[in-house]
Amino acid sequence: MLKALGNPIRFEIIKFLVTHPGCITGDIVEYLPIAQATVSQHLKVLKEAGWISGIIEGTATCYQLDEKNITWFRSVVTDIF
Amino acid sequence: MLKALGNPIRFEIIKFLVTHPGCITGDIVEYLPIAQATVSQHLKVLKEAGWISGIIEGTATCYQLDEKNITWFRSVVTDIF
DNA sequence: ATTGTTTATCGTAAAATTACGATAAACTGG
DNA sequence: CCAGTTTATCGTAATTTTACGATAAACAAT
Repeated sequence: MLKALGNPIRFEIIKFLVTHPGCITGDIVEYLPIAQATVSQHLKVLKEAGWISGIIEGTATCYQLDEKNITWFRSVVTDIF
Repeated sequence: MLKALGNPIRFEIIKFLVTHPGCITGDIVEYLPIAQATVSQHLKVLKEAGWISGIIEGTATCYQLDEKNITWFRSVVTDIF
């Protein structure tokens, strides 16, 4: 999870999802200054790392934070430091 | 700080410094399975990111966590998530 | 002064990451 | 069925990161 969050673009995506829960890929593409293919790639990394989960709705995909994993992450971080 | 912590070796170094505050470069080199030059490079990254500070004592360098920055980091992380 | 110890830096090769366009896949509406 | 929409994946180029050996720098001890 730390490695995934280490990329500035992915950190931006996570912050965006905090304020825009349940938004679709297109919203994130519109928000960021990079190509759609790259955003999709970053979303894949975040999903595989456990930061987010995506629910397919028609042709779109709704993304939201994986609260369970994030709670675990926070507890580990505050435990170490 | 997140980017610096995203590397597994550097994360190990930080965890090692939590349990071994004030240890010298050689201790970390001995602990990790990588070359001295690489450890030194990682320590430089962690220092520039604000995770640690190094105090030169003779030929050795004593490293310890930068508590001030880490406190700030923790507050930002718990603030976002 | 010389030798040994400890660490940082330099140069560089290998590996990983990041980005893009093109394209495919899956669904929707007419 | 066909055109349009949305997203994921593929192939690939460019960049960044990581790792190493060699070497330099700074100090300590004899």
